[in-house]
Amino acid sequence: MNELITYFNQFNHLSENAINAISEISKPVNIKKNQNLQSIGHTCRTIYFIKKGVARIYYYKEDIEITECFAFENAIIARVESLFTGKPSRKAIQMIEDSELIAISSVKLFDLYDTFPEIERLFRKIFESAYVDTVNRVESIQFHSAEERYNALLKESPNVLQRVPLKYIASYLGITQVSLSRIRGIR
Amino acid sequence: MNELITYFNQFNHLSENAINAISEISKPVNIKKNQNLQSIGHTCRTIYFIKKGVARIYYYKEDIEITECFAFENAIIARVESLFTGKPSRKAIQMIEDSELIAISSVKLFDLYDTFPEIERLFRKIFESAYVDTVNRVESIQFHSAEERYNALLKESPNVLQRVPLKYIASYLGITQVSLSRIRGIR
DNA sequence: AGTAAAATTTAACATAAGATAAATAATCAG
DNA sequence: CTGATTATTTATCTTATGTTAAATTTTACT
Repeated sequence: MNELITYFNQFNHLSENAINAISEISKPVNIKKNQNLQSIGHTCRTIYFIKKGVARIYYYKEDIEITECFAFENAIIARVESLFTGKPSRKAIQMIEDSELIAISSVKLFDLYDTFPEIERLFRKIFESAYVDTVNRVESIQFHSAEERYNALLKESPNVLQRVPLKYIASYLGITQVSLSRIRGIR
Repeated sequence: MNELITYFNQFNHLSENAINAISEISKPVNIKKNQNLQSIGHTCRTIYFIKKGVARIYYYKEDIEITECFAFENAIIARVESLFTGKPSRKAIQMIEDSELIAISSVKLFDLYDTFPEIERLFRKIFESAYVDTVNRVESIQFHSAEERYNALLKESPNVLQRVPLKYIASYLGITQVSLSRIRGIR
């Protein structure tokens, strides 16, 4: 749990009681490379913290697979459009490497919000931050060329190339594998 | 304040005390057509509720003006990437019609969170919902053609064409005015 | 190690959208 | 109401990215 507590402290400091309460609704999960952590069609009821490994959220548009985002160590991952609406998700979460995660039951977590306003505050801040990232992503996708986006991704996550197949990166950037290969070929 | 309370109740019911506390930090604002409500370079410290009118958030990419989003009646608008980070915003908010708004001081609002967990919860839910909208917007921009996005916008906000100049709609869709005109010309 | 499968690149051609400029239509100020 | 300004459309040409297919490289499995 240490990594998780360090992660939490970036957003909001928790009392020992609050930490214990979260510990009780969390459990370790290990997943092999390429396995799905959560599958399409199920409602998201778990928030994951990545201790080790790389995750991606993906979905299908007319049988073409599209990667929505990646997440690396010391980050949280969840399909928020399902988590916050209670509707089944059209998306899946897959681990790209052998991974170690901490699974936090979102149902139990949301119950804790009543007893621990500090926990509600913590997750409010975590998701506010994720919201800001998503607003910035809109800007990035909408108004930068594919090449600019590729370079921005490399700058932001320099090791993404070593850890993530290019086919996933291509759809994350909103282009085809062929286009990405062409962009990479230029230099 | 009635419209605002109705809006709040969609997310979280508030006690009378909480409503009064929010009333005290809110004030009406009237803005003429085409005036900026908030300008580029300032840190966002106000959350607006639109009673009447249409707003857009816009910014510049290399002296080309880009519309990030629109907001209509009975919605909240704020430059969240500044609101949640405390950094100056590169974006402005402009009212596209003569408008009536309620301005809520975000600094005072965030102070209220300590006294009224129900207010913190309310805004947590409001911004979670906005976050989900933004996640869906990423999907819309990234994996639908300009024409699909135009049709989706019309379906979602059928009166947008009557109220918003096409040049704003074009950059919102991530295309040029010329392209939009071409798409519209097809039918 | 050797083979099959998967990932990536390359090539050739097609298409959607960008850029620029000019024409037309709509709006606004006096 | 009229001229000036702004918004929108149309036209032409250019370019980035898509599509399909094949070639090559890498990875995974026995």
